[in-house]
Amino acid sequence: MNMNMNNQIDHEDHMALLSQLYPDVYTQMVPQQAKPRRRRKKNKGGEGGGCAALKKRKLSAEQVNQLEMNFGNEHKLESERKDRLASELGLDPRQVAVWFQNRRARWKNKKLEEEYSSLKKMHENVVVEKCRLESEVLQLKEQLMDAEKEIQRLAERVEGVSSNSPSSSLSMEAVEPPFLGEFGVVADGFDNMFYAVPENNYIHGMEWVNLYL
Amino acid sequence: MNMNMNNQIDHEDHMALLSQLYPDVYTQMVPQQAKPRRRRKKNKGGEGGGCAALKKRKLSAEQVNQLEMNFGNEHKLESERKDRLASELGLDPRQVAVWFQNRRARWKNKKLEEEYSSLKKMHENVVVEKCRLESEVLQLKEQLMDAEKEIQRLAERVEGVSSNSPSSSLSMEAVEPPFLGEFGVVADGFDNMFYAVPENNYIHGMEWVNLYL
DNA sequence: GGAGTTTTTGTAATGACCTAA
DNA sequence: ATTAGGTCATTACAAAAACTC
Repeated sequence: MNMNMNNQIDHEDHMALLSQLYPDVYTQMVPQQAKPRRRRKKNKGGEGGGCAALKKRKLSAEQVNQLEMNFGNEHKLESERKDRLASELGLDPRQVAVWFQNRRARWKNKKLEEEYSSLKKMHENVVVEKCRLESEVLQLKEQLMDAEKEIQRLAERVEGVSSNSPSSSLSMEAVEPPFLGEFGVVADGFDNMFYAVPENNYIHGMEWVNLYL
Repeated sequence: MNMNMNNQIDHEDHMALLSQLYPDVYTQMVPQQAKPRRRRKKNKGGEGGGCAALKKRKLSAEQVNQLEMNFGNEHKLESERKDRLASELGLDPRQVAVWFQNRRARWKNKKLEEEYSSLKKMHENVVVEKCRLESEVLQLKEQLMDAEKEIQRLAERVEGVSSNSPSSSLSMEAVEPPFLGEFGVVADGFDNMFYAVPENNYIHGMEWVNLYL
């Protein structure tokens, strides 16, 4: 985008200079007429049909500006506008049409690139988030582990003193299976290339807590 | 993509023969030529002055095949190969060079597109992972909460029975407070490319456990 | 360190094909 | 059915950037 602008400017400068030195080499000259093109007919040899055509490289900066302006308003080009522009800029309507076609193509490419880099940024951010969450999970699990140990310790103490508690060891069963289960599936979805991190199985949770409640 | 194939085939059909010989001369011989351009020395043909140069539109299918073949082997084109190819295919070395230039450009675009969609897939996967982790964190926090409650309960019991334990209520301090705060910032900053994950600071863990040990 | 190349980037133009009025 | 206008893919050129010797 910036490049674009720079180029534009560069061109202008450049052309300004060059046109002084070599007048009318770069700005279109070519009396655009000799184009007896019958819009896609069997024009095979048509090439040979006269056609010592033109080459006229490069439109002038002014012409490009006008075109760019119009393109900004609307990427499509109705015949109306096309003809108007053509006569305003002293170009063949055909050229205007071509310019718009090419401009649309360029625009498409640029857009793709923009979307790419934006997606990349997003992705990077999400990856960072993911890492953060992973370590958070690890941390929480540790804490949970410690808590379990502590509970066990306390439970033993209580047991020893109050002499009751029918069950204190059968706590590790399935806790919240329906939950992650679904997500796990989604994650596997399509041969999830990267980041197909399993690292679960810890779905047992802490229902043992319920035993005490 | 598919269109591509079709076009290729079509081309083979009718372009095979007449690809070379028409004297396409629509490269201007525009009035002004004066091209005191440095660096354009090998103006073979008559490009510089007269310009009855023939530029053939469309290469034959065979020519394209050969070129494509060579491109597959190596995207770069040394003069060596260029000249060889040119004479093999009956083309101007210049054309071969141009063809390679354009081919490289096309290849680059295609590659960009591929990378885009691949990145997109990756991103989707990571997002799913992130969701999973988020719910896991939620779950773990809940469990932790429950565990703490349970510990508190047991602690009280032990306290009541064994008549000791000076502190039993100051266990609910920050479980993971410093954590999210900092990361929120990180997530927004896009500079911190990959993995600027601190993922520490949580070393405080569950020191409260020690109170009971 | 600059002349001479080659590669990349940006434009212009053409042909084939598709679609809708 | 014709045809104007659009998209795609190509061919080609020129200027700038990037190498090379």
